[in-house]
Amino acid sequence: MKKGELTRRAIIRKSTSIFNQKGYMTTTMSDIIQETNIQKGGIYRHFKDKEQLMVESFHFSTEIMQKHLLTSISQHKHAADKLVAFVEAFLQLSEGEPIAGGCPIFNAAIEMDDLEGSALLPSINKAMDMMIKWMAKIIEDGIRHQELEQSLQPYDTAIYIVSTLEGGLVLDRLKKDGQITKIIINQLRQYISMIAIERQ
Amino acid sequence: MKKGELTRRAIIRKSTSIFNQKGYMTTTMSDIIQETNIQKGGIYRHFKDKEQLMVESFHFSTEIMQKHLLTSISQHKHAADKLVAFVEAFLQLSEGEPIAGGCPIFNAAIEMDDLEGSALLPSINKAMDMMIKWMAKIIEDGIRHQELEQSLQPYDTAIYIVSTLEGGLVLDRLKKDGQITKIIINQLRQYISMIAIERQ
DNA sequence: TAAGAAAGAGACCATTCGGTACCTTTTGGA
DNA sequence: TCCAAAAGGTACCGAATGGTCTCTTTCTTA
Repeated sequence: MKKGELTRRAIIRKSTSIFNQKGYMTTTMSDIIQETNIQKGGIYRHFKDKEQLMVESFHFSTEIMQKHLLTSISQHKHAADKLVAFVEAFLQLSEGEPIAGGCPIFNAAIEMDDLEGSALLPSINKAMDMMIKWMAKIIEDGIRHQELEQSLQPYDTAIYIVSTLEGGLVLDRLKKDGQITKIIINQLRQYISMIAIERQ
Repeated sequence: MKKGELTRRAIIRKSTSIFNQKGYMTTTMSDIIQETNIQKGGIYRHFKDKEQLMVESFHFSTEIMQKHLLTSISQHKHAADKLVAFVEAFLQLSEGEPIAGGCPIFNAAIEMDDLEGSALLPSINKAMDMMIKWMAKIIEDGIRHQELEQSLQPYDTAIYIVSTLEGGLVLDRLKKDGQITKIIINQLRQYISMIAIERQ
């Protein structure tokens, strides 16, 4: 592989880490320079502008996310267990694994106000949609297999759970005691057990 | 009243509106100038810096909020009804009443990343805490009066509901279709009816 | 190994931001 | 009514940002 391509990937990898911890808009090109040890000329040779770097970094981080989520979910059969696994994957994420700074989709979503007009916004939207649809699919299958309450609306319920997780992230960042996430996960477990059909 | 004091209040009132719609960090002093039709010198005579203006504006907006919330809640007796009223007040808020841009506490909370080190951060924290405690109080009273499930943990449940509302706001901003808030409110109504003790 | 191409360094630039200095205008009380 | 104080306008400043330009260094391949 050519040297340039290696450098390019290194920039993306390191940028992804900073972006996800510090935020896309808050992170400056100087931050990237410091972290990568590559000067401006070197970076701008590989990326048209900061926006392109943001988009490619976000894409890179969502790929890591998806693998992480899929692995967690696929280890369970029952829909309620899948949902709990989904939810708990975020607790794990907030502890820095497999990507420092927590769920990149949630992190990016919080920034949407600052990203008006940015090419990153559609990417965030798409990633969030994908996550909601995954969850809706789990719920839908669960209803069909008599594992979840028949009256549930899959899409609405998915939105509800994702909203709770996202809001929990906001509160967790605001209050720094690190208790919020645990409370949210615990409450969501209770909620999920409420919408699950009793098993024998 | 002196002219200066009138001007000062007008600046706060108009700034509050912009801040709450556009965000505290995103809003520039130029925006304030344009909205108020008062030049820089005029504004900086009344406020030490942008931060002071942000803090006073936020305080102003939370006062409006509190009145709005108290009015909504106090119209009901049963804890479950109070909770629903609480939740629905945000739907109304997101439609621009009584303050354009939706719940100022939730809006400000989303910005916390950009406000590192700002004097606004403690204010937001305090306001959010107050809101959570209000809700926890409602739940606590509801439990005592046999209106809500005895197994509920008031503080955790309050965090859970507030998180869901906050997360719903994020998703609503991300997807602009305006459906999210309605879905969230609807789902929360169902949740609240699940934790309420049946009435005859 | 030599020469052209690729990659990178670093000085520089335009813009925008919050904020200040200083001057002019308006206000309001004796 | 007068005049000092309050209020407001405007040009300017320094810092930080994303981005460009040009020169040098390092690959890479014929």
